[in-house]
Amino acid sequence: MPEGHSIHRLARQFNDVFAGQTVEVTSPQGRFSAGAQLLDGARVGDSFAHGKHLFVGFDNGLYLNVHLGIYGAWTFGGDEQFQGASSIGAPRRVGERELGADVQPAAYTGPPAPKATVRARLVSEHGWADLVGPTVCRTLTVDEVAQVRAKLGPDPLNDDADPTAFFTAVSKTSRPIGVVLMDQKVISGVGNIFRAESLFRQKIDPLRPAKSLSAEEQRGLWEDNKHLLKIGVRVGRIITTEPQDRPGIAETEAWPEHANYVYHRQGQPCPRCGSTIAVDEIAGRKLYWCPGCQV
DNA sequence: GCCCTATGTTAAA
DNA sequence: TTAACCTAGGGCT
Repeated sequence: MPEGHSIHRLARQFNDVFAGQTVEVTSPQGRFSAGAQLLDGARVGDSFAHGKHLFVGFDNGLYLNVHLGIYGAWTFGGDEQFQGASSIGAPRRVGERELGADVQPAAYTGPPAPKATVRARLVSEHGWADLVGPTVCRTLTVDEVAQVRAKLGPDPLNDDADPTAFFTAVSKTSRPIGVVLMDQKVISGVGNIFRAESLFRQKIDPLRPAKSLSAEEQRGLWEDNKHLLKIGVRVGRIITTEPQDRPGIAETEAWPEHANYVYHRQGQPCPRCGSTIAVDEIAGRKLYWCPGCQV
């Protein structure tokens, strides 16, 4: 469920709390035991995200590569260094924030007993991280990391991303732009919410063939997804409404009914034109849009 | 308890 | 296009 912004926040969290630290790596659930053994006792290096893939470097040359899929989530705990994010990943409650406001216990005395579903656990001197429910959890060599990244489209959150690759891919296909935006080989990090919201904000019908988009529309989608993803990184939630569309409500305080224009708002009136927000299932995912604004 | 849902991806048919 | 995979919360009975 997390879209790209969550993974970039995770990379930052790993850099903040684990970089330079020697870690014990285990797999309480058992399904990552072999990989955990390869990383156990190594020192954590640089971590980064490419789209929805997280890469955590270790000083033995290996990387931990995690993709959360729909259900995956990381939970953190530890001493004062670990204050900040308590949980990043699949939201389990409406209005949940990635940034934990919870105050950690004053004295850190070690990690709690792991739940049986914990695929991977990292423990340093200062704290711990538990991973549950990932689609991907594996170790990769440097070359393998490059191979994985080569198959991914540019990530608007990465400074070295080349939007030209996105524009070219969009120009070449007659698949609906609403489907193409979800294709991680075309653009990385955009998920179901950013797709729906960016298409609404740019007033583009999701079913239009991608190749029918003008250069201006292509550019608009790239820039708006970058803009929205950056807000997501900053506040730890997906907020896509402009301030004037949620009067008096700060982006960090916006509840779901004020946070998005069309996502999960089917049957409600469009805040811009009053048309009824529509939903349909396309390529196995729910697609939300405003039939009045998006043409 | 049981059913539904979810910010995702891959493989098989 | 469908199924499979992975997990937990909420609403219901």
